Amino acid sequence: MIKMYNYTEIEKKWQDKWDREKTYKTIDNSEKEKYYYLVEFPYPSGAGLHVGHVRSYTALDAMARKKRMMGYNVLFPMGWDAFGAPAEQYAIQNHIHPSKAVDENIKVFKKQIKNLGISFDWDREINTTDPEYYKWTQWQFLKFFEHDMAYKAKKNINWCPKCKTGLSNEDASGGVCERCGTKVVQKEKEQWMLRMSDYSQKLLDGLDETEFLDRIKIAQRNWIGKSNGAEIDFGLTNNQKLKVYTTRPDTIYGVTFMVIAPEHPLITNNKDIITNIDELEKYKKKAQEKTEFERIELAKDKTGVEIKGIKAINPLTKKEIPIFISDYVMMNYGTGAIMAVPAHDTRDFEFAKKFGLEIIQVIDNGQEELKEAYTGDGKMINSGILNGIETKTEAIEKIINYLVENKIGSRKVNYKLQDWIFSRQRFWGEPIPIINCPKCGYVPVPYEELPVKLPDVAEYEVTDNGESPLAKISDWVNVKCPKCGESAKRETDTMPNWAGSSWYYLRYMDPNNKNEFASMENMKYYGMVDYYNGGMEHATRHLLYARFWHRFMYDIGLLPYPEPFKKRVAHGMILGSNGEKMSKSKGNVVNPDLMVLEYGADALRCYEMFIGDYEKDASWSEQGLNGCKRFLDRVYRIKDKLKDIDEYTNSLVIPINKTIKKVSDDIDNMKYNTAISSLMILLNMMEKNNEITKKDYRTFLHLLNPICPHITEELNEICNLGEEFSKSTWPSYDENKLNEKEYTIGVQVNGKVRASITINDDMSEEEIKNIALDCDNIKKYTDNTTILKVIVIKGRIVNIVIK
RNA sequence: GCGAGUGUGGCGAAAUUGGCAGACGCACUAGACUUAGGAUCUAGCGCCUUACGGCAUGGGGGUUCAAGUCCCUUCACUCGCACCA
Repeated sequence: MIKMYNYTEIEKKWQDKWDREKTYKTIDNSEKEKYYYLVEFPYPSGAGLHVGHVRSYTALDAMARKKRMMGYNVLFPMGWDAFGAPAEQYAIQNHIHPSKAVDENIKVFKKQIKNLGISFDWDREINTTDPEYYKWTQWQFLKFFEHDMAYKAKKNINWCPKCKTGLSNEDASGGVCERCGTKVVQKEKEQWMLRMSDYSQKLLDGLDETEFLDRIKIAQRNWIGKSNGAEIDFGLTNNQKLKVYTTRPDTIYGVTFMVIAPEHPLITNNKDIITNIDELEKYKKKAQEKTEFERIELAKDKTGVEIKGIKAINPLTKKEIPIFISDYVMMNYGTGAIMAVPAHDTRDFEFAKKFGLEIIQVIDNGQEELKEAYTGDGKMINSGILNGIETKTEAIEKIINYLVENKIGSRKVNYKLQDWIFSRQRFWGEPIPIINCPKCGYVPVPYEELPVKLPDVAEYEVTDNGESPLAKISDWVNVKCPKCGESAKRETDTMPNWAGSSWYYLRYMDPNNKNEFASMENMKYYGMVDYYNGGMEHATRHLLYARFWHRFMYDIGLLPYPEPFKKRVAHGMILGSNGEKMSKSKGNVVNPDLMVLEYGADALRCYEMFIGDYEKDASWSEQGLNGCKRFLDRVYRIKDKLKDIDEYTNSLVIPINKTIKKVSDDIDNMKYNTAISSLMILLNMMEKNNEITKKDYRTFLHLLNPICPHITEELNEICNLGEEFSKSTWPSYDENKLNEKEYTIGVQVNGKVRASITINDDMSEEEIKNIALDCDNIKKYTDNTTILKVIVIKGRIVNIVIK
């Protein structure tokens, strides 16, 4: 019978030991240098852990384990981001408090993660729905409020008719509700907002202080969407002004009409002189009802209505031009109004064609008539003071100076980033700690009264008028105003899901602090998160919110450094074996518990690290997992060849040194697949020998330990090889023992490999050349030809060029 | 449309950054051991060819003694953003 190792018993034994001895507990403010690994904390869903979680947790676990062995004080914590719609949905259906479902799910998740042997410091576990935690989320909200960074505004907001709640732009991207996929409509509502747009430039600049992956930085920059341009005042025939924003003030002589957003106040302000107000109102109403899908469809076909009774005046040409409303101009960007330059803007061109408007070319592209908008560079024509200028930047500079001098306009930077809609009309979120007093207005709940706890109620359904379920709980809602003592009402909106996750990495530094969200001392010691791993889906939203939150708190002196995360990496998804995203409906979900049961945690960890490029998606393959299991079986079996010698086997000195270097570098660079492959190669070599030494084996196991911690600790113990890996120092390699003295290289003739030769490290290029030319295989090709050149690259290749 | 990325055997992938393409693993084939294991061992395994050899990194071109890697061009797919003025 072939021996296989009893992974179930072994893994349990070590996990219990680590738990009992708190092997991975991080000591605050230790003498050692700190290193902070953070992996996004999960939403503890009822579905349990996903094999995708296993991938990222294992990856960071391997790095953390290695880093500890390298002498760092590693902070590697875990917690639960447990506010959210699913728990609430579950509560609505089953009439139990969401916290109950959350507690159950957390238990399952925690057990599952422990079964994987991830070296989290469980003494730092946090839960965003714990009042002791959200007390501080509320506390921080009050700081925003105190500094006028939180305000309530009547806003046209994204509204999900199914969830009956307001959504931030980020949550409603694509025009559908992030949670349920329902089409989002616009609704005017009073909402709490955070002034995130004030931080646009800081959030942009801060990226330079980070080492995020380029694609993540780019995603953030796009989202912030900075553009340089100018604001220009156009005169109106009623002597008022219309302010527009443009990035191309140089094309101002080509303006032949104006377009404003359907909601632009110009219309309501001039009701009496506009003659077609009904038509305009009708268009506005229709535009608001449009779904995102229709808007994209109709983008090809511009619509709009001309405003009758009022015209604009081009401040440079003094020409009167028509004003239109159209939904391709949006109220929430720039000034809600544009100057249309059909000759040089694609959208304006389409609009002009549709409505038969004049097109004046002001940038020469060598063509008589334009078939489409010309957006390239060229010499200015038909442009008064700009005529003859060759470059865009020069023209823009000149015109802006002119506008400023004549007080018609100004330089202006715009950002796409909007303020953060911070209200949700849901039960299962942090209550916004504000009291609405008829006399005093919005009054913050006094700090000492925090947390404002969620009440126990029976009904979690949103009310039909779109109020949070909290609004129905009168003894919770009705309070005395902390300021004047009169009757007042609590705010019933709750915070969005992103609130608790905007600062959780700080709480890990000091999770049990009763007096502060985290002490300054601890925050100074732990500093920035060194390595932050999470999904690409959070590259804009969560990351931007957390950075904003952090920078604000830094600005008001609550934090010791301005950026929260140094490095941000993103894992690829684990797809089903059919290459599609795992989902219940497709029946391709893999349950990690079953895999642990059948193959063991170490095999599962090993496989998920071996599966391919960490940042790329990968399809699940149980056969691949079995391959890793076989590898571990061989690792276990080879102990029978062990001899009590405390030196490396001679023939293995160089391979082992090389492997130490390879595995060390690869783990640091998240190249686990090649780390494992080099260990497999080393194992194959050890298997070919009749015996292996204790030192061979110990080093091999040590290198495998970060990825497969249980089996390696077990073998180390039963073979009596040395102290526990978790307490020992990471192996080092000898720089002089990385390369064989003798090795073979290829010999090419005209770039084609024709022979290989064994050469010695000490040989000169001349010697190598002679050996190469002396090969029988090579002579075959070189005889009766002229040798033009022989290229010798030491340690690589010889190439003989013949004619 | 704009931005980012990917393309290498039957499959997942390697390739010290311009130097022997396909390491390692999966699957497969043959054999050994055994008789029922989802086991283990040994050998083979890019394509064409009996062979010598030729052809191969999405396609086409280029630079170079030498290209998966650099340049130009083209195709395909994936992911972001999307009427942002």
